[in-house]
Amino acid sequence: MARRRDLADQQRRLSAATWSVLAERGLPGLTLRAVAERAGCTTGMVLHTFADKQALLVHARELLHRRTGQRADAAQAAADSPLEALRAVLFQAASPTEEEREEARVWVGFLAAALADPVLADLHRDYNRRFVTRVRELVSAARPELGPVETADTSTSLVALVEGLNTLACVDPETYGEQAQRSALDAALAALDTEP
Amino acid sequence: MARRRDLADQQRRLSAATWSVLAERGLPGLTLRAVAERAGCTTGMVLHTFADKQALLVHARELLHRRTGQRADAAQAAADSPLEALRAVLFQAASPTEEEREEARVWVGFLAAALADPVLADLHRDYNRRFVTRVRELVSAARPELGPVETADTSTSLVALVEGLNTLACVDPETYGEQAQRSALDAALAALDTEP
DNA sequence: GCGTTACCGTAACGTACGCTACGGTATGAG
DNA sequence: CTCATACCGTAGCGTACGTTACGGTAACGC
Repeated sequence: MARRRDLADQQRRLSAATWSVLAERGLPGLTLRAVAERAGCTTGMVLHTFADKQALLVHARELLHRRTGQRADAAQAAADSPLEALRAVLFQAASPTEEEREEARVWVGFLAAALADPVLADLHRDYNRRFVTRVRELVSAARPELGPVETADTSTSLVALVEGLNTLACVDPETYGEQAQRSALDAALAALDTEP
Repeated sequence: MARRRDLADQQRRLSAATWSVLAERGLPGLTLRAVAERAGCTTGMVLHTFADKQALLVHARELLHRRTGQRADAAQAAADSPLEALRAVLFQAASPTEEEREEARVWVGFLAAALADPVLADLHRDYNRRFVTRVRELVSAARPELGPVETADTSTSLVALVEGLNTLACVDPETYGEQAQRSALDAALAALDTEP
């Protein structure tokens, strides 16, 4: 035998580098050379860790999904009531701070890549539906008196609102800053009380 | 003198080709050769009409803006009441049908390109703010009793919802079909009545 | 009808990409 | 200590990109 490597750690570091490059230079700037430079290695090492560029992309996409999922879990667990849990999950999914706005830019990059790549498109759709399901359960817990159709409609609406806030915060963080995002979400959640 | 060309027509045709390629092959597939092939000419002609690729992109971006603006004008003019005008403008800005979903994919492509291109980012932000202004005026006309802050907040929220519906319809038109979009917008507009 | 000239297609340039083949190197086993 | 081998850096392959230079071609003034 000879020297052994920590494959999982390499994958994590390379995915993080992918993410970083994607946030900084956008989708056109995402090259294997740029990722390697950011990770402090060479393209040879990158392609020994991942079979090809798409495998790297897919892994980075899954990393992003796990990251957002864990943050959502934490926000959900820290809340006192179902309604507050819903509010917390939605708010952290939007992009209030610069750190999350970076994530949002990465998200947009993957979204654009998914338009031309069926594999990434499947992942994106899958993750989105999982988020809708999570929100639906939170809505159901917060407002159990709602019927199933109303619950589903409310959930897709809330997810769409969060998605839009993310997207808009990417290009116009001045108009769509933390304050604007909070009041948008608060208004949507307030409507949950008065609507029926 | 020698043969004269219709510069404006060429620009229009090339922009349409740009748009078409962008919708079909996504941002990575948007090459000068692909645009030229779609437009039925050569790259030489493309670069005689536009100085470089970015000029072509900028012109196509402006074309898209004019297109959506005109459609919004038409929807607004055809409505009977201010509230219906607001509803019509928002609904057509979302992506109910396949034709508009193609536009939404182009939109996402430009959005991703804007993350790496300051010129396109400026355009995108500018156009977005113009749309927010349009919606704000419609909200003000539909609900004149609202204060300026509430009007502004409502407008940014509605725009974010539309933007989110567009984005999500790109990758998951099954979940975010015409029906889901309509009920999401109707719910948001119904909240306009009951909220204050 | 003829020359001039604006126009556009052709071809190729340099560059950067994804990817691969190979050789050097460090590290664990004996 | 030594050898074998898993690992990764180096170099370069083929390809496709944006861009440019130039020559052929078609149309307008006279």
